Amino acid sequence: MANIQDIARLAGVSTATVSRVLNSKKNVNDTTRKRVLEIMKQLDYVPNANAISLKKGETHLIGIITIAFSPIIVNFVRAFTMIAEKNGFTISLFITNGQPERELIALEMLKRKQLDALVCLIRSNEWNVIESYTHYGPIVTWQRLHSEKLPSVFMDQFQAYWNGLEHLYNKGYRKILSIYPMSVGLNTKERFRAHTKFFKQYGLAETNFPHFEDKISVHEGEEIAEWWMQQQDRPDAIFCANDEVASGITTVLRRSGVSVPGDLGVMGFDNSILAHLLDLTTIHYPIDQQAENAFIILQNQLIKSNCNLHSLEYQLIERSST
Amino acid sequence: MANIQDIARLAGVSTATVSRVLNSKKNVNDTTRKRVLEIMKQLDYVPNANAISLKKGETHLIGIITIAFSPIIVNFVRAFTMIAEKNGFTISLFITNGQPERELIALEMLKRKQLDALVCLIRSNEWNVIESYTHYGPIVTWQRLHSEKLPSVFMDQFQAYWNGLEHLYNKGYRKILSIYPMSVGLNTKERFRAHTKFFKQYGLAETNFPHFEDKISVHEGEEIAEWWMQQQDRPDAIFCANDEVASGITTVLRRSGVSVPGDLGVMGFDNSILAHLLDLTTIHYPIDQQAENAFIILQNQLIKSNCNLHSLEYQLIERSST
DNA sequence: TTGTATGCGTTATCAA
DNA sequence: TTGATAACGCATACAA
Repeated sequence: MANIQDIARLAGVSTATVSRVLNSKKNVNDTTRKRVLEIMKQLDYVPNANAISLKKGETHLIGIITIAFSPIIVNFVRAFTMIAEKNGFTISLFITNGQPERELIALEMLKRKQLDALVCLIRSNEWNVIESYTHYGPIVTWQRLHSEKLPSVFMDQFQAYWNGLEHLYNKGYRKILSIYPMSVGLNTKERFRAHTKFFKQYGLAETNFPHFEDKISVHEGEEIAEWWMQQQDRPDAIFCANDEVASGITTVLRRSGVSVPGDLGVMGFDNSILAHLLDLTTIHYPIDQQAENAFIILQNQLIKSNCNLHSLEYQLIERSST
Repeated sequence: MANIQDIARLAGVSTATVSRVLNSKKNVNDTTRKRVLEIMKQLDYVPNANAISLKKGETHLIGIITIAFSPIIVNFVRAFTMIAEKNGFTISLFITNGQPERELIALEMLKRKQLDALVCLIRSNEWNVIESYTHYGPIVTWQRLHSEKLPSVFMDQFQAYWNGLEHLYNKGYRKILSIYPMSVGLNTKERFRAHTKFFKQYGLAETNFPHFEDKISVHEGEEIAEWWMQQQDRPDAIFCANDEVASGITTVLRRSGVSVPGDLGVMGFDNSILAHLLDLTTIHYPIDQQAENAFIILQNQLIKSNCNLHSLEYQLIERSST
């Protein structure tokens, strides 16, 4: 495989000149440039990316860390990949499955300069661990966090959740059950806070239902539907952790002849393709723009630019499940 | 940022020794090793991955090319990422959106040695273009292809499609409409061949329905449902390109009071989460094992090993849509 | 067990 | 407009 020296030798110039041609600098004679390019073509010359990375200290590679692949995550990854590619970056994917050591692989790659930056969608290590790696390169998160070092494209879910509850209330539901996502997440905390405050403010009776947490899959939704059918004292509405759970609940119940929204109101979160398919009321948020913001933040740090971020807003999508 | 020379100087040894410690070679004195490690810790030494890649000519990075993110692709990516990580590789994702130039980014990275290998799930360039890059590193494909240079984990869909048609036939359906995926793909060719041969062999009357091709999304399924409802002379069963299309059709029809499978039999393909949710009859194939095979093939070429592949089999999953 | 020296393929500084 | 040469950070063949 030919390198820059081979080219230089055959073209009768120095490696410096070849390098100039390679990087399309203007200070090189036109005929020289042509000769060099000619030789390059003859030898099927290919620049070695690793040598360039070593020299320049950048790889144009950004890592994305996630715990798993839900539809909403897929959307984020898609949007982020698009804008990253448009700006000359490629992305590398790390699915941690919740194992801290897998996340450390990504963090270490940042440290070792194999990655220019990192997006942490759903973390597996403690925040302070992740934060300590910002020393080696910019990291942006999707989860909520107040940190100088770790910027976030998080959207506070309190108000959105409150609006969802209000919607259910206005539809006449009074025995509302909330299903929460990951217990470690701050989203869960905010939703719980909204739920509690809402119940107090609207004078709703406290329910005796179990506390559902860490429920995020279709399958878990299906189990909750089974649970619901076995109860005497049932919720009349369920505000789900996400659309997957809502989908699981809705399909099992409808299949059993239970009317959604008649017997039970079901509300999702995320506005994924599942909510569209099953016609579920849900909460939409601009994931594409969050992804773009994530990239812009990293880009700003990487090249010390200062582009503006998109502003973000929730939106309640009313469909037939409530 | 400290490098190997700083360590060497402070530890009073040569860079060679430091390198030996770094790579845990045994031929180094225990006390020397300890001293070196101590210094490393003091300076928070981090090996530079790019230097290593340059020196060794490998990055332990494998690219995955896809045109988009369907559930089945997500499954492949997930499975592949898992086994790759287990073997010390990380993966980099390229979503081409069907644009050949985006695919070329990945191929060029292979050429430039930033990628050790490539998995091409759904191509955007002509096969001969992709094939020409096998010169620079191993590439494995998911789509069907007979090539010495481009191994494939493809499963011939003729028999599977035939079985699906037989299932519909046995259920009493006679006016079967086939919806095909990408027109450029060989899967479409094989399915079409199965469909044609099946109709002839079972003496089924040729239908006058339009030819549906390139239909792969939920939304396109929804449109087909609208089309179906407007027809006088209708198919009594639809064999869909994938579960997304089947989902779109089924939900729109059921919402309009059409009975699936009573008025129309619907059959999916892929056995994705959507088929599970909507209880669709579909064709299952072992995507996880295909992913593992893809990795094993690459690994075999990369380190000249010779691991055996999983054997692969289709399976018809009967559910309530037929 | 350790050290010396060289190469991996570029970029960039400086001088010419 | 060009060239010589020193980095970039590490691995390794060879000598000691």
